[in-house]
Amino acid sequence: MTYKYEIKNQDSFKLKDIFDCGQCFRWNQMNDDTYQGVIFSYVVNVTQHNNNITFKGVTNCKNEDQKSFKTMIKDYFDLDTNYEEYKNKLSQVDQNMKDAISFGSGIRILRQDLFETIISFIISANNNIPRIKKIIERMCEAYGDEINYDGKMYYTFPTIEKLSCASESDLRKLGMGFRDKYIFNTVKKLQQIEINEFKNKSTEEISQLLQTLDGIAEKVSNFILLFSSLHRLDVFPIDVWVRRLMNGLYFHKENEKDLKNKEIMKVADDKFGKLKGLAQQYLFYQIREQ
DNA sequence: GTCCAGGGAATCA
DNA sequence: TGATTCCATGGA
Repeated sequence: MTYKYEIKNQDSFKLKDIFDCGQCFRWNQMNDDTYQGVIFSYVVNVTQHNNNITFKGVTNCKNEDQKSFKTMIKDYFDLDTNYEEYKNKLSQVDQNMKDAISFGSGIRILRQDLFETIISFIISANNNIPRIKKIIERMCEAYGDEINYDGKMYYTFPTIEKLSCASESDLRKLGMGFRDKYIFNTVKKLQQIEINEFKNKSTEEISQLLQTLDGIAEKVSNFILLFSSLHRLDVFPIDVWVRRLMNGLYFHKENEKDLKNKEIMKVADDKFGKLKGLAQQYLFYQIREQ
């Protein structure tokens, strides 16, 4: 099925910025103006020509229709949100932020599946993005459902039930390394928790709940809060890159180890306020690409 | 061979 | 509470 969407300002939707800014792991560039990925039970192909964006989807699910596809796409890509307002507000903070926004002007924070985000960012621990993507693809191939798109096989992200069939050793074989038991223990625990009820809770409450799961501490919990359907734009995940760039921009400490997360968090909150998660993403994307 | 990656848990002071 | 150390893996 196909959904065509006309964006008001084409500068607030750019495929490369959205998919290569580090928030997601299952989208890949096909050619200059096409990206392809798997979300929920769909293989989705996205192309953009100026203001016109076309989403093509194929699913293995029977009772899916055009309307539910459209609803899913609008939600996933956060299409009802005006990012120009966000960018205008953040641009007033300082020249650093203005430059970062100018560089990654087409970024949108996706509302990704909560379970997928939890598992993906546990795998991200002390890892690099290309390798994280490979591990996730192998996991999907082993435990997801097949979807045939243009004669090629794609795989959905595993359900909790499917992934619970994997032993620690099975997970180790996918290349997860020491993270195998984190995934194993967390999947087992998630079978007993209703994570869909998280969305009604406060950010602080969800953060505490997430951190009871194996492999999740403050950093990963913030990634999940920001990049999943929980969509909390006011958290500020501090990874090695963000720490590095925040020191370079605002602290200039000779030894980066002397910089405490609390100090970074305070500056981020003072400067970027409720949009600090989005601000973090503009900054991260800029430093990674340059 | 060494260093590093969108860190967390265990251990020890 | 705060600092160290270990944890697999693969690419540079």
